[in-house]
Amino acid sequence: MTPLKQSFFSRAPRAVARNLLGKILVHRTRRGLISGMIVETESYGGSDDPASHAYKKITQRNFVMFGPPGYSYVYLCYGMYELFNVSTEKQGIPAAVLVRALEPLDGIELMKRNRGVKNIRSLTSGPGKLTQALGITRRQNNRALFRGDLFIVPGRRKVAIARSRRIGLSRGADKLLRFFIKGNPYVSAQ
DNA sequence: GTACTGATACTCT
DNA sequence: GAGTATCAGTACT
Repeated sequence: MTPLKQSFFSRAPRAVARNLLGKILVHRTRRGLISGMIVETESYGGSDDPASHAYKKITQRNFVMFGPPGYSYVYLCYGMYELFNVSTEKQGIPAAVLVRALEPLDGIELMKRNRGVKNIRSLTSGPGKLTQALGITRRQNNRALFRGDLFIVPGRRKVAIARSRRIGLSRGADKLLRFFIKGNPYVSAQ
C-alpha cells in the first residue's frame, strides 16, 4: 500500500477529519510494524476556533499547524500524554486534525508491550493511548506523513460517520467537529 | 455500570 | 503562575 499523497491533506481540516476515518495509520518501528484503522478524529482551525492551539498566533509549540499540509503535530498534554495530529490546509493557514482513536490491526503484541495493558479494547481507544501503543512521541513532531516511517494508507472505502462536539475543551466546544465511525468499539466515547 | 481524583511537565501570560 | 485537545484507579450505586 502506498501512503496518501500530500494533496490529500491540503484541504479544510473538517474535510480531512471526515476522510481520515477508515484510513490506516502505520508506524514502521525498529521492533516491527504497528498499524491501526482511524475511527475517531477532531478538526481544529485557526483564528476562528477558540479551542485551537493556533487561535492566537504562531508559537514554538504550534508552528507545525501553520506549515505545509501532511505533517505530524505531536505535543504533550496534561504533562504525560503525547497527542498526535496531522497538519492540513496550505502553508500559512493554521489547521490540524487530532487523531483520537484507532482500531488495532498489525503489531498488537507490540502495542500491548508499549501500553502495559492486556485489554485489547484499551490499547488505542483514546488520543493518549494510541500514541503510546504506536510508539509516537514528540520526536515524531513535524515529520512528513507522505514519506518516511510514519504514514497513512487507504483502508476501508465506506464507513458510517457520526459527529459530535469535541471532547475535553473549556472553550469552543459548541461546534460539531468530532467525527467517528458509528458503533466502532474503539471510539473513546459514543 | 457511573463519578471523581490525582498524577504530571510543559507552554504561554 | 495558571491552565491543559488525558488516563487509570478507586469508590461508590
